[in-house]
Amino acid sequence: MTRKPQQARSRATVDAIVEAGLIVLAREGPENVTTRKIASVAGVGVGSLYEYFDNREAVYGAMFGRITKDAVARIRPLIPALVELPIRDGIIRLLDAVRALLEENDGRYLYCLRHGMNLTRHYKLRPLERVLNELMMQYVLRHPELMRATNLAAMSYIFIYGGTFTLIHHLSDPESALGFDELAEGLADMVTSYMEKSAGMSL
Amino acid sequence: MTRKPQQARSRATVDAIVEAGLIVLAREGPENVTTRKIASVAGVGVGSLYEYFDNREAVYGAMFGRITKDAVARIRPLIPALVELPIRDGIIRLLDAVRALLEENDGRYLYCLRHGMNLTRHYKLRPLERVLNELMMQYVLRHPELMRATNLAAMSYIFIYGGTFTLIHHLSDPESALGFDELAEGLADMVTSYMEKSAGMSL
DNA sequence: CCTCTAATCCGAATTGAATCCGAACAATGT
DNA sequence: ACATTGTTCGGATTCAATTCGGATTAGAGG
Repeated sequence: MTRKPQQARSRATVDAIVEAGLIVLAREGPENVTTRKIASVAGVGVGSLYEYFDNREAVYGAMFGRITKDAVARIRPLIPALVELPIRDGIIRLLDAVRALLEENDGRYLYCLRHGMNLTRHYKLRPLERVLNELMMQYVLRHPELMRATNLAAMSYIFIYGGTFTLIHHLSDPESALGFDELAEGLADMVTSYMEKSAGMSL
Repeated sequence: MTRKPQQARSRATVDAIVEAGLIVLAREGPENVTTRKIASVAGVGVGSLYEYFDNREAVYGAMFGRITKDAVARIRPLIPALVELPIRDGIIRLLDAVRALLEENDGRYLYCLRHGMNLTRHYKLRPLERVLNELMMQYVLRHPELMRATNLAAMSYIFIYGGTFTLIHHLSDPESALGFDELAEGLADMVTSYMEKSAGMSL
């Protein structure tokens, strides 16, 4: 960002630009996203866009930042309920919630992730990583018998990144022979069996 | 591809262009990849490039097609040895092989995947999906007690996509607190515990 | 209410890359 | 040797990202 917004007006402009970016990307497809279109949908001039973003890439970055921010906002309130559930049910509940978010607005977020996210921007997933780690910590706090599970760090890494991409990929893949529920149950079962085994089948 | 190469000469040209694309992307970074540079490194004129590719995106597609083709070529010969190993060791061996491929040539493939792959191009992973499925099939053929594992389809889907992205992400993430070996063992343990559980601990 | 200043907004002009085109060139068959 | 078909080339064109300098607006101080 070339300039940091200081007044309410400009903060609204920045928001409108990010929102417009998501709309244009979802509506016109990745090859047809131009800064002019984004600015026009946002109801501002091109120049204004460049007041707040170094370049088009920066707008993309902000767009994905917005998506993960929304995802975190959606997940965090679920934590108290999730920690009360058996692992398997908790994971399925979580996956359903994320799926719902991705499919809102005609799948706008899913489409944007599918077409605009590349591995360069993965660091944008850090907030998601944090909230999922928080969930996991709360969970083992509530279920101390799981403490014995070794390798919690690797597990959470795998679940967060593997899970996220598997989910996005699957939801974007119309030809997949696998139903969403099967996938969700598969993920849940895999984690569950690992946890139960590490914890000595005490669950 | 605007035109399909028919003679050996033109097939060489196409190959040179794809190769040049990988080189330029790895050497100059994604924002500095131009069709002119690719053509120049390939030793052909820009126009020639457009004889065989509709546009720059198509060259990218071919580049990633090449990467997965190489990966498949690397994995397939390992299958006979892998099916003789315990699951855990087989997976770790497999992950090590893929890692080695990704890190060859100063990490050219890894860099290209990190910066150029987006979820739109995921269908390029189909050949990889196939060879990994083949491995899994051979494995259960060799170890019939695993037949009882339910949900093999979901498992393989999760392992293939989740595993692939987790691997690429992790290798590209210099700040990760997790070592590669821990990650590989985590993946292996997760799959192993799932399989053993489904098979009734008979392994 | 009226200035004054900094913040914000704008869009025509610039720049540079992707793509197209038609002429030149090579290979192959007759 | 000629014709035909496939291949290569680089200049001309198009189109979008970015810049720039001036116009507009918000909001503090008088």
